[in-house]
Amino acid sequence: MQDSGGSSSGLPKRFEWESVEASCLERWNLASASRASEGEPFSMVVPPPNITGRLHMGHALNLTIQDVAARYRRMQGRDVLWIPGIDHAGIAAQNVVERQLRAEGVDYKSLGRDAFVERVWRWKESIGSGILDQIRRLGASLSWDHERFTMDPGFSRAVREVFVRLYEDGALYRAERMIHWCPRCLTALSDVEVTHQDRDGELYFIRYVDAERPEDSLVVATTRPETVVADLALAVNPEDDRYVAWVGRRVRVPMTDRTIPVVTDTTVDPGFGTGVLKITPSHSMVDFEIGQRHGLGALSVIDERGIMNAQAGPLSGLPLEKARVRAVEVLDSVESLVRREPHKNAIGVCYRCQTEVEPRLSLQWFVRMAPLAARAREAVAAEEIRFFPDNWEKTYFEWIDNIRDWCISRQIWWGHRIPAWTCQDCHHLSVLRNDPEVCPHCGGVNLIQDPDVLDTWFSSALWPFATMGWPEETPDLRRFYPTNLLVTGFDILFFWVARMIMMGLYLTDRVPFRDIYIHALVRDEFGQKMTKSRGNVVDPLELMERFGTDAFRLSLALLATPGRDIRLSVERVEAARNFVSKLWSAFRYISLVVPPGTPSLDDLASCRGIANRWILSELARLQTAYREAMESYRYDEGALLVYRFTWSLFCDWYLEATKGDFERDPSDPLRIETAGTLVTVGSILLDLAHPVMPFVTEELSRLFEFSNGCTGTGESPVLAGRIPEGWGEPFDRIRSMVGSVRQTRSVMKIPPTQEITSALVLLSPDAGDPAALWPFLERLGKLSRSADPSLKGLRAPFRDGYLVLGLGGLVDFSREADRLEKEILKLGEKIAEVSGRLSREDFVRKAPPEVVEKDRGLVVTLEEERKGLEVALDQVRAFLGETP
RNA sequence: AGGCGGAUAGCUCAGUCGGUAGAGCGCAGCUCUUACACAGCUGUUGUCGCGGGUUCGAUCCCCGCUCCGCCUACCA
Repeated sequence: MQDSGGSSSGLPKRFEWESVEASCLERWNLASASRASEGEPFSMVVPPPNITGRLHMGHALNLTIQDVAARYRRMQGRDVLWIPGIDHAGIAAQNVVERQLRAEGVDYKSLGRDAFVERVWRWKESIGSGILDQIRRLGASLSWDHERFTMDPGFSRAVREVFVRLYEDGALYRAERMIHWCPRCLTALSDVEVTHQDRDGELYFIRYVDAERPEDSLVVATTRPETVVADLALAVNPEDDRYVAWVGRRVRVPMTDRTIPVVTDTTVDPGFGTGVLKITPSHSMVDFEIGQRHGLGALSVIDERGIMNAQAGPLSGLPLEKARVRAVEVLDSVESLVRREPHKNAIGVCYRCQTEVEPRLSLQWFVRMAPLAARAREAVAAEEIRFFPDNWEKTYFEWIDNIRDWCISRQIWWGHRIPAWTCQDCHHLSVLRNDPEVCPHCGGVNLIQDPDVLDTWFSSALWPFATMGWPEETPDLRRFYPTNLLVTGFDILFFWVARMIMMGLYLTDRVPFRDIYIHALVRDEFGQKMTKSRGNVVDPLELMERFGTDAFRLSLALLATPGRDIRLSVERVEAARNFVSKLWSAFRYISLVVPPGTPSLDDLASCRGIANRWILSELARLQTAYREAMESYRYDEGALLVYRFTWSLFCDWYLEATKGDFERDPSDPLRIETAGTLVTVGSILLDLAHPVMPFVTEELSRLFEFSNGCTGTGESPVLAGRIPEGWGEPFDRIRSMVGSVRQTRSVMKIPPTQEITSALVLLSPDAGDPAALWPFLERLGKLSRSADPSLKGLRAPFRDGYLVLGLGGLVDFSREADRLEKEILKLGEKIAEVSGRLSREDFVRKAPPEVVEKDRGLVVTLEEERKGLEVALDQVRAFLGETP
């Protein structure tokens, strides 16, 4: 690069991200093993993806945000630990392997427990690090030497320790309770594992006749006629005058030969249906409670698979759906069905398989939540933990304040086995850290371990500290716990976030993390949730391959406005790709004009070039705004700032404005200064862009041998405070002059390439030195300086002067006249608005003086501007007169 | 039923600690000017959801309403 000609080819013409990404990834994997343990620690744990998973948009967004945080902190010199890992995903994984077996014609039950679990492990090994590899490709700079699995030996020990400790503290109990049961997964679920779906159903009105006087009857409205056979009472509200006479009487249950009492309960809503509620304690949460209050006992008619059992009379042997149809037929045939009407209601379904859940009475393990929740509430209330955005606090409190005990036992095989043994001899229940040989109570050898496993989320709740070696007092725990930041989606706020807080406080006496960044859901371009059944799932890997990973990450970062769902469209990724190209080509240009090894500016204060001063002052502003955005987790804003600076200021103005400098002699001081400025700005800019676009920025930094954060070879200087006030002004004036010329040029349809002879007239001494202005006007406005001081032509006005464009009579001036008229009208409206405000006595008296001052100044400026335009318009009209 | 979020240019969305309303995409015109056509220049469009209130001034704050999304909830 000896001269500005093309003797050197510079960078490749296009950013070849395929190969660049590959070599970066290789380097990073090597680098992660040797983390420097200096600097203030900064730690995060990744939300462990399910072992069953494949990288989806949610992961991509989640990891991009975390990686931006990690890289940003790393560049600040922090010692970053970001722990990767995978969740064993109990029910989900069990389902996958069950399906595989079924495809082979094998019922998993017939395999037996040990063989089945073995099979799941084998499957786990066969997937290998599938999803983690995909995470790597995203550029996520995790601490790979810290990878964990929720069922690895250390983690399993931690889980068992927690279980035992909770039990010993009385925070854990086993009891027979109503729980949500999935008849397909054949296991209990916790409250949060049940999601609600609105379904169109029917309300059936059923007649129950008086046991003594068959002519009297009550009508009950129900959505579940199949449970009539399990009715143990009818209930009315004690305040309900319509039914006072019925209380204490007995009615006959249709389809059976049983009679049941009519009772009162205040929870019955007189306004719903007929005001009479049928009570089936075994198959409804509410009814169970009412049943308890009235000592009704239990009658179960549905088995664990959702099939009506022998107690179900005419419905016996039917699955629930068919049982309902049958029940209606039977009721109708015995004239018990009064009528039916359409009815919408929300039914609970299993979050793993969408099967309707059944309330079911069974023996399960529960965590007593109230005490844990109290501390968890306090931690957030006292701002030991902060939500970003903070409105999630409300949702969090809402749940915490209405917490119910957590059912943690699952009737599946894949997961952490519950460490509880029952002695067959003395019936003593032992909960133990180590598998027992004999009963600790009686010494008997007939011990049977509880067959259940723990809710997957029970182990997930330990993630922030168990991954660091808890319950051991490890160096990692001492140095990195509590973690600084948790990044996750709102959909697992209760499943995961709240429980980590509770367990963290309970077990480590400290919050597990300080800040929680809650991000939104990624939807498709129409705002629909991406689901397999809709077929609108966009594969992140596909987008990465098509547009490059940097572009993909940038598009996510730009779209990640807090508190708002993201609509991802290919166009947005395309736009981001265009930006990456732009960035690349800008640096290609630099490589063509700046000799290799050019140092940064060593003394900013001695910088003289108008454009150089301007870009430095703009960069200083960018740095400040960027820092503010990044520190408040506004990564979207940080990315946008970089985007705008790069494209609209650096490329559109600065690079164009300084091209002339490189036509000067290589030893020219301005040329040298501009080269130094390019290096300074370029290097800092790459650092700012690096957290979001790690590949392209590192590649460019390496090619240019910058000592900056991208390559880990230096730190970017902070410009704020080092750039004198007003350094940007002269070039800003040039920008407005050029803008005016370009407008006129465009309206007159003069090709951008056609040079126009012009004269510069400055009306104010602050407007600048013509000799300094002309080189920029020539280049940016494609003007040539006229020697004729009385040059005639169109005026392109600006704040304190105008340019005379010597166009001759060759063009159509009426267009320019139209434009100017429009412009003048617009300005007039604005002036009227502001001066109208100023003429109101109220405003001048009550508004802050600086606001009034600003408006006064504004009117003056606007009027000056208008005057310039008016003169220009006169000029055009004169031309129009001359050239009819 | 309660809670949260949204309603701003044709589309997707920023934004304003209350004081001349922005970007990307699109559209129109002119340009292949050796960094970039994945580009440049210029232009284009807004009762800032509706109704009140506070204020000198509201798109922004407060109250109410309408629509859209989501979450929580034992209305059978």
